[in-house]
Amino acid sequence: MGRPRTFDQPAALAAALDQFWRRGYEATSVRDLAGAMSITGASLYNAFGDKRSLFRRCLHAYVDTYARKRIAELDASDDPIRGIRAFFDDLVKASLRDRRGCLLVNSAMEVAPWDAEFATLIEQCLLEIEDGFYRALKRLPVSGPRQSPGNERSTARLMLSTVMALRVLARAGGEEERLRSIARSAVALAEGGPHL
Amino acid sequence: MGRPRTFDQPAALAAALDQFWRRGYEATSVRDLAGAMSITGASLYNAFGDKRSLFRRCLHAYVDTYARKRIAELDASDDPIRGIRAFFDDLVKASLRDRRGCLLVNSAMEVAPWDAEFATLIEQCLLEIEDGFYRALKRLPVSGPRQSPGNERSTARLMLSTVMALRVLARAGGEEERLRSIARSAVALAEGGPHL
DNA sequence: GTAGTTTTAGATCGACCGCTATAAAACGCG
DNA sequence: CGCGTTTTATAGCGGTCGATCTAAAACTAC
Repeated sequence: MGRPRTFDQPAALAAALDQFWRRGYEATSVRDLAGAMSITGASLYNAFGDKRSLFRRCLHAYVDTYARKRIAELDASDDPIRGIRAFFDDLVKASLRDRRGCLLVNSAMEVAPWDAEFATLIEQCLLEIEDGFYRALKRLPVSGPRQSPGNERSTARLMLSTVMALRVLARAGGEEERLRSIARSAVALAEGGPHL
Repeated sequence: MGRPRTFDQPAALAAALDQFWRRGYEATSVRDLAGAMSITGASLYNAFGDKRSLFRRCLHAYVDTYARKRIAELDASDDPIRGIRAFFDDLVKASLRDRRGCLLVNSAMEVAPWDAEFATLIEQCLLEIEDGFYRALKRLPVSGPRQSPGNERSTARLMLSTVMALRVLARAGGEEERLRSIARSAVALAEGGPHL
């Protein structure tokens, strides 16, 4: 057994995730990462491998920490409509708090076209979110305010589309009222259809 | 008067646009640009200024050549529903033909967070597209299949959101049926609301 | 033809890129 | 204690970045 690590590995990973999230993959240099993680470049390569491997771990950490957490909350809600509303309320609030957008959407634009592995990873996670919406829509009561049955898949895709658009606009600096308006429309899609 | 230019400036600009569109701003080097434009680096700097200035001209060229053209076609259509359908049909077809996505959306993610000038330019053009949808929705007949009046602004924003999501998914390699499904839903929003 | 001006081409600048080699420092174990 | 092993810190590798310099080439005006 040799010398033990002196830095907090999970904290360093979180710092790396923060950098990739804010600046993207290419624009984040290994020196930027090492600085943000408060370690030296050699320690970085020793503990996490090369830049791409570190990014993969950050992407997985993001999916586990952020994306799947939202889906789980949606599944756990008693009233699917309230769950969907909470989902979008929280998404807008988070998008206004910091303007980094969503690492998955950011990477879908920057990394996915050039990296098949990350492309499938991102695609699968987006599908998980869509399926979360789908399950929530399926749980809606048949009577009461409800969109026409048999279209849950299309509606779920449209709701995922609004999530992605919200994230793009948030990163580009879109105004608060614009984000809130889109989120309201997304919720209205689930609530009853035309009453946008 | 000195020595005249030997290269076709509009063609060179189009080649630069192609590079920025495909690879993004940061990942496109001045040498990449010069190679694609079939000129030397010195000629590039002489004719177009620095890399950022060249990107600005490409962005303007993109807006004029691609984005505003689609809006104009939408405005020119006799039947707004048919115009909207044609808009999304063409958008999906173009997005499947090449996978570069939309330069405006790409730049909204990569450039806008770090460049206020480009951020406002992109924001304004996205607003133009939203307004195009808004005008088309306002032209819908009061009788007949139609979404509830007074919600044209929200619906227009939702349609712009689907455009952005389509472009993100297209760049990330989304499957054809997924894109077509989202486009159908966007058209259905204008057609009558709940019949997704 | 000559002077003046602009565009070419190619070399080159300092800075930064991802990554690694080297060696000192810090541990467990005998 | 010294030995083996791992992490640390630093320097540096070849390569590319955006941008510029020098000078030859190509044109107009006179």
